[in-house]
Amino acid sequence: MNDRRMEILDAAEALVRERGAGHLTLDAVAARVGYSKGGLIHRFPNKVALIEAMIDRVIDEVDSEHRALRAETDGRANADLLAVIERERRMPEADADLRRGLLVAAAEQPDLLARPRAYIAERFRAVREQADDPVWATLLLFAAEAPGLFELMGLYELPADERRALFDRLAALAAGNADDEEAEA
Amino acid sequence: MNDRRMEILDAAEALVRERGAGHLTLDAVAARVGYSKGGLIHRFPNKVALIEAMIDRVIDEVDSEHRALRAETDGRANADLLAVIERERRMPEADADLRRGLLVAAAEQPDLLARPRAYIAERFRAVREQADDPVWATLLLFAAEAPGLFELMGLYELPADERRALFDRLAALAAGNADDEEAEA
DNA sequence: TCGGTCAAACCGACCAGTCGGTCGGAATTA
DNA sequence: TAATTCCGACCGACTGGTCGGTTTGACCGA
Repeated sequence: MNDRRMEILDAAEALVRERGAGHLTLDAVAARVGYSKGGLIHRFPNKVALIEAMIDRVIDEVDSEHRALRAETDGRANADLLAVIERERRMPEADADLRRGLLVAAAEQPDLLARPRAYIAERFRAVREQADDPVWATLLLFAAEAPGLFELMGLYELPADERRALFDRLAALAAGNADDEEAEA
Repeated sequence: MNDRRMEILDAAEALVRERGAGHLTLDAVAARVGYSKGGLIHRFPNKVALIEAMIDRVIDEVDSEHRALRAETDGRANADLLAVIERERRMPEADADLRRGLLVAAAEQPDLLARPRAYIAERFRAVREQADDPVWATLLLFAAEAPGLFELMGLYELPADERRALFDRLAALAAGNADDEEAEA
């Protein structure tokens, strides 16, 4: 039952990863998972439902990663920001392929972005709420998110060493002293 | 001659803006510009050529905006970074719609992203090269780019006042003191 | 001024392929 | 035996691209 659905989602993810969102067709998914199209439709009534399920699964995974990291930073100042930075630092490129595909697929059906949008808004809200200096926290948050976004769109990839240096700096800034970095300003 | 091509590009842009990249079909463009499909193909041999031309035009426009701002910051430290920040601060949302559409269209044909990718890489390289502290400059650069990227993907929109506050801070940090903000670290 | 010529510009019916979704029925399971 | 699961041929809509033909207008010789 749910196993079957998971198999289908696995196949769909693999397709998006390997061939891009444009090749995510019901026939291709069915062929890959060893189903017929009819069988596929039996589990997901239509393509939108399939994409929704894929997005839900990705978000659930991201969320659980975040919670795990968040548990480690609990109690410290800017706990959420630190967790976000750490998660972005570790994000494997393979995931970027998948997420890009999903976003491309979702871009045609903007309502599919509702869940990711809500998730991101909530995350950002929490970061700002925790911060002594919300503007500074937002700045660090955005700086931490940007590399992943650029990779997501296939527009830019920071060299590995500079990437590391950037996240080291971000982590230090977010950890040590949340609101006096630009005291000279 | 070129006027006609521009008319066609205008129509294609309007379509992407209003209805999304998924509705960018040759028939739709032809109908909008008052051409037949044959006449359209006479100007752009195929759809990829059309999208390429659209991307080229957008990049040219972005580049000229950047050059104009860059002229104002010339001579100052981190001149390119300051210009980027200022351009991002002013970017109208209308442009985001178009660029998102183009990116979605291009995502299916990754080679179409070659020009934007090269342009971005060059811009970032310049910013880092100018900086006394490249990591810090990269951090500010990414923080400045992220809001536009989130809008581009339709994933998040910073409230106007916080957006303003963020860019004010960014401009101040990039201008005043390029490498001692985190002296305490 | 006028008729003719030719290339560029443009037309639109048509083709071939793709894709989401349907449906009647077969197989499997409880 | 009844319900669930699955099959796969088929349909209809859409789209990128083709192609034979028509229109337009600049140029030319008489």
